[in-house]
Amino acid sequence: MAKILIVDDEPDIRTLICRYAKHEGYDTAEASDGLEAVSMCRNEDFDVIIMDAMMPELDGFSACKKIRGIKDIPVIMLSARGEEYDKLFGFETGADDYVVKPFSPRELMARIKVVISRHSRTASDKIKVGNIEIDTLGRVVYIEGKRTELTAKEYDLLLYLVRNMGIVLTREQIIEAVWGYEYFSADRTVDWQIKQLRSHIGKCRDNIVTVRGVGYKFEIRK
Amino acid sequence: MAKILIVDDEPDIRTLICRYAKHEGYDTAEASDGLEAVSMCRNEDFDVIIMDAMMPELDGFSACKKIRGIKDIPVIMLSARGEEYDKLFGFETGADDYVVKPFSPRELMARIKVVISRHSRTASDKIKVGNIEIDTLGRVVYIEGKRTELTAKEYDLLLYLVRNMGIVLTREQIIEAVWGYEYFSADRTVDWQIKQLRSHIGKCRDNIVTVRGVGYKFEIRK
DNA sequence: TCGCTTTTTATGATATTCTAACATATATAA
DNA sequence: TTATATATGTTAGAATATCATAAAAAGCGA
Repeated sequence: MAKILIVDDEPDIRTLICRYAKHEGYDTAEASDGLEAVSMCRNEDFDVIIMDAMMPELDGFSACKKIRGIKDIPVIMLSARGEEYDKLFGFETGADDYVVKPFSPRELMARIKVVISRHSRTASDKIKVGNIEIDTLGRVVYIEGKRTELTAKEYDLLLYLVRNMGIVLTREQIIEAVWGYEYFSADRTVDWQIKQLRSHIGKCRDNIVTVRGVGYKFEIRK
Repeated sequence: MAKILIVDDEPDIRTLICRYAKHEGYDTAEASDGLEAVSMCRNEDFDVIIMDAMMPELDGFSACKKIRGIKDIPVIMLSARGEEYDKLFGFETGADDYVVKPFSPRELMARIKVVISRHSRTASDKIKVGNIEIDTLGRVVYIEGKRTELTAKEYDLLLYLVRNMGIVLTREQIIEAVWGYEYFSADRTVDWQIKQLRSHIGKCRDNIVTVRGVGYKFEIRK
């Protein structure tokens, strides 16, 4: 079932929305300001975010932008009547819809439904880690925003590493997952592909870490 | 430029919207009730319809339904606050969006922009991508505006690729979708049809991308 | 049957992957 | 620290897989 993140500094509003959302069968999570929302998005996937425009710490617009940079989650803005419309629903901010306060919960619920269904139709599977972006449907890789051509094996290898980010993978595991056959121990094949892959992903080559005596892993260092 | 039909029984409102819409560069047409709107839609194409919910002769909801039966034109409903939300933006009526009266003209203009762009991406019987236009009802293809004759298989193949734009399709998937039977692996059939199709779509041949080791995909590069 | 589309088969061109040899880096123990 | 063993990186050419095209064979409707 779809999961909704509700971001508002007023606990009453959060509770109200939460109750309705749960009644509609959604999972809910709450955040009381933009910063918290952003950090939650890093760790968790939501199907839609309900975000108040005016909040302490980090306002809704800035939070929306930041989240857009991390993941492709649709955002519905809540705002007081009178806000500049362009800003609210503007294309720069990237909000998908907005609802004016005071709102009717039923209206909000209907908007949620629409936004989720719209998004699920158009979203292509994209993975974004660090400066790497992978469109798994189109098999296209962007390094620092620039489209990068990879061969089939390079792509498969990168995807496997990225999907197991932070986990050390032995050559055996890699061969089995990417090549689909058994590993002969004196084989330089994986090493060679790793080198090849590194040479094609520019600066991101450092994200592929050699773990001596074990294998390789994909890692984003902060 | 996009053409908008404004349907409201109050001339003042029509004039107001008209003025703003023209200022934004849209062509406008007016109707004072639902019946008139429906008959206008029979004779003319609009990119979006702004429709008041409450009107004499034929109310906005019914008019919306009728028009949906004739053509696929998106509708933005105007309504007094307090209307049942479900009815307004409900999935039965088929309205694409709604705006509550009294509305800010700027808000309405922004909604128009969004609805038009959304619709142009999803419109049904005519598909337009890059320099290719496919009329799925007449099975006619236009390349750079010029009618192009394709054989049945070529057409089916093109349509399948275009409908899955940006997605890499394996030969297996293509065979199953376009030919409708199981895939024999040593077959160059798909390759051959791709070549054939490419040879008939002129410049657009580049939009059909070979993904070595995987399959083919249709792609518009920017 | 004729003329067309579609499928199959064959072939050459090209891109990718593998192999093996060697170079370099890192760890360990003397 | 230095020598040694071991692991990893690099390179270039061979082997292989994949693709585009052509040509032949088969289907199919008029």
